Amino acid sequence: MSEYSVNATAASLLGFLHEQPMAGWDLVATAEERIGNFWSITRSQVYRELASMARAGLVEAGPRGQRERQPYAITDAGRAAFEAWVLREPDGETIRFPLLLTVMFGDYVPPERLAHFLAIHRERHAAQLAMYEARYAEIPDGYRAANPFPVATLEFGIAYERAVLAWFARLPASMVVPAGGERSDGTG
Amino acid sequence: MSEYSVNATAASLLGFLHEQPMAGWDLVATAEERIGNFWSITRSQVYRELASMARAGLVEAGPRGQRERQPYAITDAGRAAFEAWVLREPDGETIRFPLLLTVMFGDYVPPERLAHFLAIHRERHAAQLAMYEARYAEIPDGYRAANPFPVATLEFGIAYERAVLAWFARLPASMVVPAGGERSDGTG
DNA sequence: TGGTACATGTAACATGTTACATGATTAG
DNA sequence: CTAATCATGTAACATGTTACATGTACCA
Repeated sequence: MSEYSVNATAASLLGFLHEQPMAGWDLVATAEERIGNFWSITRSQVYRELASMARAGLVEAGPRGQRERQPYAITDAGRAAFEAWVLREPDGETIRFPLLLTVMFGDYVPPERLAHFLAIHRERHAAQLAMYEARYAEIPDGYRAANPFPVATLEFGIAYERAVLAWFARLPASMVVPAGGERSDGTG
Repeated sequence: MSEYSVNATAASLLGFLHEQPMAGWDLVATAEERIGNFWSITRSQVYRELASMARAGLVEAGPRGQRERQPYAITDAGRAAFEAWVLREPDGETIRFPLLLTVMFGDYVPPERLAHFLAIHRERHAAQLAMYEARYAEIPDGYRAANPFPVATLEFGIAYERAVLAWFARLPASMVVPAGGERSDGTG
């Protein structure tokens, strides 16, 4: 009995389908909400993985609902494939940080422009952190003890964003406020 | 004059080729050393991008050297393509953190096993941090002022790894030392 | 002569992104 | 009736990974 080996994206969909049958649309929303922070997926991918997993017998399409809605339910084979995946030692993470490439090649970027990029991204990370912290603050009493896992991933997001912001804050002034540059927004 | 639009990986190669002509092999090593921390590339990709950029006229192959060594030099078109890339606003980063998926689906993982995974990864991050810090400690006086950019990217690595380790440290005890679990290495 | 590090490349595959095309249902 | 939201899907392309195949040069 050779097991169909799923990738992390497909496995995550199977993970969510443990809870209830869902259509691609819901899975996209669920994934975005629950793992979007450290695992991105696109709509196209979801539909493709679902079709592929259906062919492999890991999920089963149910009857169409409202608006062509196509629900999928996990099968026993799907549960087995998910288990095989979740018990494997996870790979190391991949980070691809284009801003850091730009910084590394900073010699080729006009100072005000680099400062502009840094300002934009710092702002974005500040917003992201605020979002996480708001979510964190809304965790009800008792939820935490019963659901340590999602809480831990949220805490990772917070730790990460704080580290990024601290990094921005410690950048040499020459990088964020170019000499003689009244403007650091790169415009003009 | 339509510019050939390069991706970040190809652009990085062009960035390194500004300094001197290099062969694929050197570029792999250079990239690993200078941007490997936040941007991974594989050998295959490098050779493919080089071939593709050569076709597009962004780089030019020189005469073969020792051991079939094939050096490439950047062209004016290459410099233009690089500049166009480096002046564009960088995309947001992508993080794909398989361990966090495993944590999120922790309900499906035996506690000792999850603790084992966490221990392995914590160890790995500790080693990575030690490596960065060693590199950081070896930065000579005066280097920093003249080369703020690579220093900043190294500082990012340090900030990131510290945040990850702090996150590990704050994980609930139940996750890293499962109840009744003398062993947290997942063996046995 | 045998192992290691150097060096290039292809083929096949897996994964991820963007653009496009279509249609249903609901709210105003 | 019309705009927004819900919902699915394909096609084309871009990017990234793994496995394979080949050969050079040095050193012990």
